[in-house]
Amino acid sequence: MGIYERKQREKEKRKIEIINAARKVFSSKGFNSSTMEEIATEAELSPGTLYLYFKNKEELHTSLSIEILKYLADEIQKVVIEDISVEKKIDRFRDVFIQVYDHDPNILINLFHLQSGETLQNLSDEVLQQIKIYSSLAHGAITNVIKEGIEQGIFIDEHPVALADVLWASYAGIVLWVDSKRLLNDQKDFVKPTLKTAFALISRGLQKN
Amino acid sequence: MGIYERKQREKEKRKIEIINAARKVFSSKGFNSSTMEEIATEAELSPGTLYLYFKNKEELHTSLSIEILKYLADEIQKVVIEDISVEKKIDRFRDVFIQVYDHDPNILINLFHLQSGETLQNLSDEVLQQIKIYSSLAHGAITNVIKEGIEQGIFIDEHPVALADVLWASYAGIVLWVDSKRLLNDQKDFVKPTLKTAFALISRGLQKN
Amino acid sequence: MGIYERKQREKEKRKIEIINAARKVFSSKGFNSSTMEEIATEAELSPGTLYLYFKNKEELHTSLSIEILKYLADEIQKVVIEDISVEKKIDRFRDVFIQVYDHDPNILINLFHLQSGETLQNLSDEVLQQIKIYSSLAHGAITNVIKEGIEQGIFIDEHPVALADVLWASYAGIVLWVDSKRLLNDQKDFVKPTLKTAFALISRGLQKN
Amino acid sequence: MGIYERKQREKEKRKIEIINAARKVFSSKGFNSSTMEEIATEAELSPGTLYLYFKNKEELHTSLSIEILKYLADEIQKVVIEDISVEKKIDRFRDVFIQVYDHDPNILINLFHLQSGETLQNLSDEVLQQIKIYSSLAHGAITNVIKEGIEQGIFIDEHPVALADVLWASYAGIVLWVDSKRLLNDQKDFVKPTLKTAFALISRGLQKN
DNA sequence: TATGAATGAGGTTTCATTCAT
DNA sequence: TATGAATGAAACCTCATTCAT
Repeated sequence: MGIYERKQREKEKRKIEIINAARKVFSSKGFNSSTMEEIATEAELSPGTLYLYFKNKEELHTSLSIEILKYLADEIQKVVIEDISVEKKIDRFRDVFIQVYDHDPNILINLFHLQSGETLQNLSDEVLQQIKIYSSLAHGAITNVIKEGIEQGIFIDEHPVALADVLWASYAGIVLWVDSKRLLNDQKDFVKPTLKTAFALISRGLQKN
Repeated sequence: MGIYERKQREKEKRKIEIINAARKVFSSKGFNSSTMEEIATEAELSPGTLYLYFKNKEELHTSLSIEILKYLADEIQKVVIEDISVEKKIDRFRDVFIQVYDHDPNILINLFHLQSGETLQNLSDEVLQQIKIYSSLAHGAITNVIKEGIEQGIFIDEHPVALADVLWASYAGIVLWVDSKRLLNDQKDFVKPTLKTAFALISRGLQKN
Repeated sequence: MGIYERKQREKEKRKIEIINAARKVFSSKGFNSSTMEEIATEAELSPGTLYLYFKNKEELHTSLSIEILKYLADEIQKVVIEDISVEKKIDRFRDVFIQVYDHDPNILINLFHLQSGETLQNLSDEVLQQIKIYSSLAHGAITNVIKEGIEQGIFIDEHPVALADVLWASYAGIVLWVDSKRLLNDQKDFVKPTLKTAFALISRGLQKN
Repeated sequence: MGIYERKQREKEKRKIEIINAARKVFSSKGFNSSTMEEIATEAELSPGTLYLYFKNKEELHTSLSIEILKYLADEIQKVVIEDISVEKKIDRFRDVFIQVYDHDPNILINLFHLQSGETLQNLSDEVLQQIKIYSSLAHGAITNVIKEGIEQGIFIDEHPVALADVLWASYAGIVLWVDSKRLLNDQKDFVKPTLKTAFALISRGLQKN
């Protein structure tokens, strides 16, 4: 391994340390109430250093989401190539969704927040590009499985992209909405059972007769 | 009409003017990028005046959401008492959802934003209470219809609250997510068709065999 | 009594109502933290009305002090013409001081605050004039008693104005300082005993051997 | 000198620069009429920088007072250990008081202002603590000298704390009140002669026969 | 590469005061 | 005389970002 490569690797490592610090802070306070100084302190670095690795606060925040989006896309794609029936693949999507939620609920909530509106407009092209890519990968994989089911005459013959949207949006909606229901009513976390119900419902709806 | 009544009416009118100005500004820039000064200018008032009608920026923003949430709850409750089958009622929910979306997409997006996370924590108790009330009304009405369907042996025998959550969350998710898809890909607005697909799917899933 | 006189009297009455309201508010919150609106509410009037009776907040505040200063000056002058020895008169001054403190400690504190620095510079000439007049009356009366004592060979032969200043300033200092000592240490109110000690001391100091 | 030490020293120096700038501004305009921007300009810094060294305006203002209070306490304590009679020590207190007044009349006025009422309530605990400490030191030293005098049978047998209060309060009262007399009557500054008179008086009063 | 002191624009909010009714 | 809605200046303070070291 050459010097250049070692340096690259170190840089990557440092970047991840920052992301981890940022995750903690953003998770507990939300985007606007978190300060770069807090993140720097958490990462045991100085504020200035953060800017060597991320263009600005927005982009640092976004890279959290990209990270999990990437992970989500990867896991979903693995499902596609599994050698199981399409019905089972839908079940596997549900499992992946739940597993990702378990892995870091806050960042997932972040992700869907991010993907909805206000924030999206201030991102750099590079970041936007990445979001597009991983989003498309995840979404495309789901679409393909649905297509497969339609072709096999198992799923109803609707526009597969729309069906994939429904799946994805329900996931997002449940994560966001059931989370807020918890906050509003001091209930415990019903995200996972609700996700299961949703998939049971949608899966039934997808299948002919 | 007495003087007192006239004054009350004027006051209410002024409040609505402010809300309308705020709607415009918040819709185009989001919460954080909008300033009270812009809103005041839009309403042809001075900044200080806004604070005669709303305690702070947060509360002004929130009242937009409450307004539409109230409307949504009202419309949904009307559906419940209609003299039609439960399947048709589900269809009518879809129509209400679409109609509300048509009425003001941005504020609806605001509403679901609001209901998810960060913001929720800084609201005054009074406002929070209102959100709870209208949220419960809307959600409760949906739950009741689903219960009805279960009792009639038409719908699958799952926990009706969870089923209502799925309906509601899918709505929220589609509104938020499909909106962002539009932003990401410069597509046109697919919210309505996606909502239709979602309801077709969920409705099928709800029904036995 | 003519119409004009009746009106004048009504006006005066209203003014006193406002002053009383202001006293309450200023006493409990201090000058800067009190708002004209609070005072208006307390007086069961509207903010605008206050300005019919007082040019501005400053002047309203000041008239509280003038009121007590006037009262103080009156009481002190009464002592001067009493038919008692100069030593007894000094004792009587002490009694008046204590009595005024008892009557309204907060406003007295206000008075001495007012008389010291910052505020003094923003007052209208008319108000300033009144303060000067009553201040001079009170101070002059004390000076005269001291002069009397000197002439009678009872008091030490120092500059009587300076001696009166000492008396007056000790009063002010004790009221201000012992009040703060109470705040700092959560003690109870030692103003009155300290005033007694001070007068015992000063009185002894004033008298020849 | 290591880097760390140099930095600390620079930081301390900067803090003093700010305090000096603040002294100028506060002295000429009083607390409320002075703005952080003016102070920043005076210190040739930006407003934000002030907040790196002082939590807020209040605390900046207070540190002026603490500085002089500390100095005052130090000087007074030096007197206590001098090898002179208690009568002479009282005279020395007078000298210290006059010298401190000479050193910076405005800040001394500030100090006594601060110590009286309204302001005291908004200070941070740390700052309050410091005021308490230095206040107690100064006051305690005076009390001890008086105790000494009482024990030696030289001073009258009154409660020594009360006597110390009288001394201290007279100082405060004279500084505040004679200052305002100057403002009211455009006279020249009589604080020092009045202090001398006061001490002559009080000293005589303190001593037996 | 890392630091962290300094920046300074910018936003929210308050409230004394005015003025049309 | 009384009202009270509206004003709008003004001030504090924050914090993302920069840059000399």
